[in-house]
Amino acid sequence: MTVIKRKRMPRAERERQMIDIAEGVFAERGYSAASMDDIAELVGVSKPMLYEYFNSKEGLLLACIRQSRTALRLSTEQAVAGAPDAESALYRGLLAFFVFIGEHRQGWSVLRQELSFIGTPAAEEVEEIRRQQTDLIAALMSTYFDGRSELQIEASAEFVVGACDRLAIWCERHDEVTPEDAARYTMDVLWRGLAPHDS
Amino acid sequence: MTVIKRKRMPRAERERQMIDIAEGVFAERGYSAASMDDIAELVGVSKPMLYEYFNSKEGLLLACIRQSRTALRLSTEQAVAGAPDAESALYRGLLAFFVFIGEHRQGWSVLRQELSFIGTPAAEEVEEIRRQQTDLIAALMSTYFDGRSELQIEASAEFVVGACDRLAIWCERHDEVTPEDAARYTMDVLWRGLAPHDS
DNA sequence: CAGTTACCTTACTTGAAGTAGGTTACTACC
DNA sequence: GGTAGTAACCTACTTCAAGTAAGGTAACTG
Repeated sequence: MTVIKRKRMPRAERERQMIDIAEGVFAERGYSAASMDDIAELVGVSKPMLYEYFNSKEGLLLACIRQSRTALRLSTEQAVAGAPDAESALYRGLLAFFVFIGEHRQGWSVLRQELSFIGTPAAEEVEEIRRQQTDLIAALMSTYFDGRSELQIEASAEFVVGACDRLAIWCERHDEVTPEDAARYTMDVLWRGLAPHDS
Repeated sequence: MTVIKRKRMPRAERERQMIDIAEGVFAERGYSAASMDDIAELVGVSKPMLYEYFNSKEGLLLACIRQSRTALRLSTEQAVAGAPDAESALYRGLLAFFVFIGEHRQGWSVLRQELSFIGTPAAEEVEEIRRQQTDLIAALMSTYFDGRSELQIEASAEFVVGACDRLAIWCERHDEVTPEDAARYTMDVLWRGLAPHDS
């Protein structure tokens, strides 16, 4: 039999294998709870190999993230290419994004927000903050807007919270933007989409 | 002189002091790079005291987060209370949020997204993903929309990315929502705010 | 089939989280 | 004012995971 049973593998192949397994372990246990010994054992190789190829635990994580990053970029760029107008470009891009995260749940969860805290009390606590803000907004909306479904209101609230979160970080890079600017600015972008449409 | 030079402090006071210092250390060095020994030394107390009061490193982080959380809730609830209509309620809430993060930069950075990875290559990498998406959207917008400023476009792009990020997590809790639903849904909320307003 | 390279290992060091058990200063009551 | 009790505090340890030094072995190459 010519069963190629070699334990020794070429570097590139071993690297791919390591990244795949690491991605799974990071996603499942969270970054800090995942140990290099465990990953090494799952790969079927000893720990120094991981360090040989990725230098550090974070280097390994980095490789996992880069893989997802590249895949996401390819998906969305392709989707958007050749769209006839702004609206359809936006739609295609959004669709590609949501399709991607649907197909790469594991990989995505490695890099979605909490990172090292998935499943830990601290992560729950941070999430609780967003939930509190979301609830507040949802309550406001169901007070003021009658004709909308629960789901619609809920999603809109998530939407606002996410957008604000992000814009907050953006503001840190733009010192010239005051809180008033930020609030007014958010309104400009947001309101026409959220306001009653029959006016 | 009646300089009360007591090193011993009542528990409540010491706890507050510990939280304040821990918040600073976590924000500056990042969660995982911060050591309990260092925090203890800065407080002027030995490590077991931290464990006596907060049980674990994460417990201490939790206390920091809870403090910010409560402050944020109070601010926004107060701001929104008694608003005459939806638009002004939204505006007041947004303003309160942005004012808050302006005033609590340190505390906010403890809980804003990366958490344990602030300043590390992995955090940069994750941020790079968002930047890549933001750039893509901004490029689209400056192609299709003529009359808007760079800043306006940039902020709108950040906005979209943040909203999508958040909505993606929301989708994980709602299995009945397909990618198509998500994309269409995002469009519904978003488009009227982003579309040319003179139509 | 000998030499070289590249894959791989065992066995260590280092550093930080968390703990066991003892000590000191404030307080309340005689 | 002394003394018992307790709340605040400490030193010195264990444990566990990241990262490393130094060397072994399979596979290719002339």
